[in-house]
Amino acid sequence: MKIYNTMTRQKEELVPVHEGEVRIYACGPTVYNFFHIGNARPFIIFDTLRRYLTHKGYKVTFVQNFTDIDDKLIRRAEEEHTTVEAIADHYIEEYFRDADALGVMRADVHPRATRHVGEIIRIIQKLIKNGYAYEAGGDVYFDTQAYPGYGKLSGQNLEDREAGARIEVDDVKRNPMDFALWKAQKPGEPAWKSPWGMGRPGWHIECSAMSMKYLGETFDIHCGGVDLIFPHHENEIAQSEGATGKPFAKYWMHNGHINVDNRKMSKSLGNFFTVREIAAEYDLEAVRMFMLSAQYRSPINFSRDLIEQAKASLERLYTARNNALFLLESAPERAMTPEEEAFAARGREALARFDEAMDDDLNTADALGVIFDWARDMNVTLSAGAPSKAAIRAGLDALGEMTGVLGILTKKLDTTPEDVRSLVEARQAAKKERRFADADRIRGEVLAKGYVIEDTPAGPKVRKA
RNA sequence: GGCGUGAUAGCCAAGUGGUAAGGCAAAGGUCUGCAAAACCUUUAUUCACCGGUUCAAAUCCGGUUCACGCCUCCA
Repeated sequence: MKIYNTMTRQKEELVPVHEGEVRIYACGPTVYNFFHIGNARPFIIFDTLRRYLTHKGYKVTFVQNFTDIDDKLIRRAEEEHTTVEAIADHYIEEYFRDADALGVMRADVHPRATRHVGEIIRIIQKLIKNGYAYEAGGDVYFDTQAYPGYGKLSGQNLEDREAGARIEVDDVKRNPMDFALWKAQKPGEPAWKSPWGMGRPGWHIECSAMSMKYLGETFDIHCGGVDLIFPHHENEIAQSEGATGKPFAKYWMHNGHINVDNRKMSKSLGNFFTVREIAAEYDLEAVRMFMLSAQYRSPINFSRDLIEQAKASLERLYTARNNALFLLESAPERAMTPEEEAFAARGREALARFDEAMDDDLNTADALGVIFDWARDMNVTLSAGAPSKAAIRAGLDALGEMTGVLGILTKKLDTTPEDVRSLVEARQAAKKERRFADADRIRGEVLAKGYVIEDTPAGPKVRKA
């Protein structure tokens, strides 16, 4: 498949470091609060990437970290008169609740920064030894002047940026662009022992340490939001390659932002919606559908109206699946007719078209188009005559294969309760005797219980309202 | 100031040289005792604007306008 690599600014064929295997590192959340819809985009997108690569037959190792020590966590712990550890534990739990509801699979490893201080210190020591870092009063900084490759990901060079950029003046740093690898302890802050005294790791270094620990010094894909390109990912490259002398990640993938009224959704602007509050109004599967409706690199606007649209389109897919499932119950067990064979063949073609779309830098919008086309084909073909179980299964299998990769259409069919079922039977009897007023009354009763009756050639079909 | 995106119907959105996928919404129709769902039809001679290249451009080139992101914690 082809992937747009931020490093080269073009689509490149994915050639893994180890054949048949893809190792991915995704920058995870800082766990000091609930995460918002904007944060959810990379979780959903890169989860989809992982599912697709698995579908393609790769052995995928997916690592996503938790940043469980930083200024925001420290402040939060102070406010709540508790420990940083307790805040982190709590929001990691909350992360999983939301991520699960969004259909985001658990990573193979979810490393926490505070559990990797030893690895972090070792990298910093290497950097000092290699002449890329220096200590200053208990802090350790990366020397951006000393590292020749600095700026290769973001395309920024140190000279150009100084004109308009707001850069903190800091006496201890040799250069304003230098960034902290290790921060000396301030009173009351959590700290770890290090060769430079008590302190804590800087933000960027944790990702270098954890990615290389679980994926090797050179791995395949590193991903995150576009806002991480500079400085976070630029710094990760400098740290990792400065320490090992080897190339770090081969491909850099960055998702576009979620906007609200054309402005980036962010905590600092205050225009964000947490996933938790949206979950109170909508099934989060609709949010996932919304995210998949556009190519991951383009910015998308968020609004309730758009979630409604996504929900309605998802509904269409569910209807197609559920209708097929309903037909399957009473379908004859026999060999496929030539027409059905042709249908099954079209299913395989759909699968191929789906892969083609996904192969093109994860074009989920295009891939969804293939799925909708297939849903229509299923609706048309399976409602004509009496399809065999084999044909219906062929339809459902193709649909399930594609939607499974996207992580949608995951809800099981509801079973109809006994009391509703007997009402449906009573209505059938009334209909047979042409007592339509009675039939409509019973249908009303069933609706009051939260179920909708749909008459089909194969009999009455009941679904949740 | 530097670096980088984008502009496709009422809404969302694919489409990087060959004559505009798909979804939502809307309207009409078929089916139905009535519904629902489904299906069929209709809804962009046109892709921000102006030039250019080409037999051929939404797609390539130049310019203009507008919008957005990064350069500061940030997915």
